[in-house]
Amino acid sequence: MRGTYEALCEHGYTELTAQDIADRTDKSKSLLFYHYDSKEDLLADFLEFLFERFDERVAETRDLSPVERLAVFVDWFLYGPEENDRQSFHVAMLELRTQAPYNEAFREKLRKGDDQLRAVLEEILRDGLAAGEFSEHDPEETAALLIAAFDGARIRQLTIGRDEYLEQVRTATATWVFDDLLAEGASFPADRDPSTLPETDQQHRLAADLGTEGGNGTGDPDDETNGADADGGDAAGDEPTERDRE
Amino acid sequence: MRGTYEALCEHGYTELTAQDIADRTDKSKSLLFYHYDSKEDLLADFLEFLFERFDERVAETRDLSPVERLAVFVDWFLYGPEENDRQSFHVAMLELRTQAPYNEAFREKLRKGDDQLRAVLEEILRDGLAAGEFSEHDPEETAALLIAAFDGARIRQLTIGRDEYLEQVRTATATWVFDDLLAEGASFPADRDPSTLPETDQQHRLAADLGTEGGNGTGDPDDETNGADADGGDAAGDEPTERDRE
DNA sequence: AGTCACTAACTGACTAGTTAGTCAGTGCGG
DNA sequence: CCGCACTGACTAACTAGTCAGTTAGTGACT
Repeated sequence: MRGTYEALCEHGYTELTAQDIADRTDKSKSLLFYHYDSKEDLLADFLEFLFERFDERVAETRDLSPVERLAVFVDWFLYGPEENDRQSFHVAMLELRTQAPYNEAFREKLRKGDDQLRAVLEEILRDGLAAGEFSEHDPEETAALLIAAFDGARIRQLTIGRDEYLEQVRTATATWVFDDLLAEGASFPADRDPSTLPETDQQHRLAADLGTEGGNGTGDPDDETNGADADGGDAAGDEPTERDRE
Repeated sequence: MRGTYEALCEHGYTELTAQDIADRTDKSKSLLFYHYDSKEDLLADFLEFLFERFDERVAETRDLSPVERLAVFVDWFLYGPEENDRQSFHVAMLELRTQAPYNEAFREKLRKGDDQLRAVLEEILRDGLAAGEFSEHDPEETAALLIAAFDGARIRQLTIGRDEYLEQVRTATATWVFDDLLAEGASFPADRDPSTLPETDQQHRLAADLGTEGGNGTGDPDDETNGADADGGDAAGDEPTERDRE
């Protein structure tokens, strides 16, 4: 799994060979086919693995207010282009997503991820409504809009290299959606500054930056270099904390 | 070019072989490599070809009011899932787009397409501002938001097969953006009904449905079965009217 | 303790299938 | 007879998946 993650980052999805994955492991390529019927099978299981971690990850922000959680959500989606590991992983995930129309297993997993992602955002919106923090609206449609807009911005940034999409869409949603959503003239917290994020999330971010390396030359052999966010835009996940199976 | 288009629709991008393209032609595969240095070269030229047609296509709506043009734009982007040929083509284009991070030529063409697309939408918005039809806003940011949202909705619909994204995002943008944008309480025209579209566009739509067939068994050999929209979400284009080169 | 039987994890070497790109040569219009 | 469009047959490279066989762990029986 960790090997799969690293191999994806390095080679992307279409250029990914079974050998590449095996190379990132101390095991052989044959073993992969001993455990899985095909390469696609393995990748489908990788998706499963990714999304399993999603919910616990979200739970960490449980104690925040709806507005704050919304801000974290936005920030998590629209992270800056400077996070290189995440970027190459997301490009690979994007490649994988585009294979979903041809692959029922992928489609099913991604649908599951989509459910999770939408559930999270809708819950934030509903909580906000209930708490009177947000003005009246349809959470389902609003969630769809936000996810589509953020996903679209990310995709265009990654594919054509137009970084400005991220900030423009961030600002535009703040103007058109959040300013109206927040009833009492409150403007939306521009959470870019990591220091406003809850501590657990900061740790995750930090870890995310190290993620791919999986233990640099210098470090304590014990440190948990995990947590690189793994989201195809259909939902997210972390990647291996300890060496999970093979 | 037409062969490339049809082959893309049928096989998608990753499964597309040079032979597939040649098969859609009365020429041989070798000829492709006589004209182009590589398959990617050919595809890059295909993108160029696509985007060349974009501007003329847009020009057809020149005489409409900004509000109407905006409605046409939305409709054009968020066409329904029943248009099968367009769908498979867009899936292929999406696959192609995800290769852009690895391919400078693709990236450059797609950037050009992005420029065109944004220019069109920004012009609509600016015209609307000037005509007093739209309330004050930043056309650049708004354009970015709309394109990202529509593109994202389309992508999620295509990849995970969730058709509802299209309508939800359509409704949500109407609620959050268009209702505010249209100063005088006017609600946004729900243009789903093709009969409200200008005639030229209708013709195009119709043609689009035939697009892939390229002359069914019955038809006049002379009829122009062209016009299937070709947009990777980075901009759009038609596809061959007459057999263009090779 | 020894050894036999059984199984699951694991491997290196191999194959079969695929495909981008090449090349030597053909036909033809001017 | 030149040069251009064009072709069929070929190859070189790559890779998913297979397979025959090795190793290591576990338990059971004597």
